[in-house]
Amino acid sequence: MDATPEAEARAPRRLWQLPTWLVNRAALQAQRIANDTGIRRHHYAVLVALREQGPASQAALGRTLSIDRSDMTAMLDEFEHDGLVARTRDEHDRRRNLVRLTPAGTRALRQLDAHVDAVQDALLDPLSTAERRVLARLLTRVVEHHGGVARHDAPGARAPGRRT
Amino acid sequence: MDATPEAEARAPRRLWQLPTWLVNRAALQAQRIANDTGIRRHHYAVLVALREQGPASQAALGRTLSIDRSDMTAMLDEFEHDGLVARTRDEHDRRRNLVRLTPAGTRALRQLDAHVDAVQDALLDPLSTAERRVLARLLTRVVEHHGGVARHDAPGARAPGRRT
DNA sequence: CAGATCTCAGCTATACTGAAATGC
DNA sequence: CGCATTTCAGTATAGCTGAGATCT
Repeated sequence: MDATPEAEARAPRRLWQLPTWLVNRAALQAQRIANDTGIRRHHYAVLVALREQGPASQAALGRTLSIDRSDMTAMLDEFEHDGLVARTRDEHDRRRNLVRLTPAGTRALRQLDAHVDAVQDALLDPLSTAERRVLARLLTRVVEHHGGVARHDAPGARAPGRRT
Repeated sequence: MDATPEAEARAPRRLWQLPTWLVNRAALQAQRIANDTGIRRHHYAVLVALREQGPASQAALGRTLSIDRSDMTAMLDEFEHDGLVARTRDEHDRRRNLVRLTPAGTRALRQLDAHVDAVQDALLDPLSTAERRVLARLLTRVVEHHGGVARHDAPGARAPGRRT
């Protein structure tokens, strides 16, 4: 009769069959785990890119990481304020800011690395090593397939984005 | 004038090795595809839950779908305004709103179903049928493993206390 | 001039918190 | 009373747009 208190605790079957729903849930859970350790995805991504690829302009960073130019400006303001990166005018092209890691940024990144590795482990806890590889491979193929979907910068790209 | 305009178009290797990054990218791409067809994840989920599980209170819907009580209120306001659901006071427990699909809501949902199926296909385009099954199975295990992580409502339900 | 870069103001969606009003 | 439900106000991250100033 009246709903038992926990009777509806499970999401509808239809949703569990939808890859888009599963992948969204998983991403949410990943983000929750990461947030609990104080990690912000964008922040980590920018620091990693600077370490691996060296100094870069803000626009290049944005293209590399699919981060909007606007968000990039705000994020680097923070980083600069905290002394993790330095922005200098690129003398070869004075429109650009050359962004580079400071020693403090490098140290902060090294600490984040360990946390990030721990988050991976927490997320994939129920999977074996082999299963993790399979999952990574499949996700990589999906992501690469849609990799060109850069809406942020590319001129001419327009979205419907309708409201009702 | 730097030799290769697209030289840095690829994200750092470290990020491609992180399941959390892959799953986030994939979720983003899924959402972009869905948004381009005018689908909102929460909206679809609520309608599906009402169809599969019948009328429910807002709180029950929220628990079922991991949607916050606050967002639920706003969403149902819209739905009610558009005539897709009806809210009536539950006479057995007058704190509750009984939410149910209207015929118009049922019709709208049927149309969404087709779009949602198309989105799944678009997202998983690069994968074979067998690979899609494997991906779904692995993601399901991950999501179920962290399933208890309902932060939103549950009074005592703290889940595997991940907090700091 | 066209086009790229950076910055700023502002928008939407999503996730989440605190608290008040009402009812059990 | 404690507790649940709904609603409202507000916060934070993320993704995104438009426009202006500056520079190639």
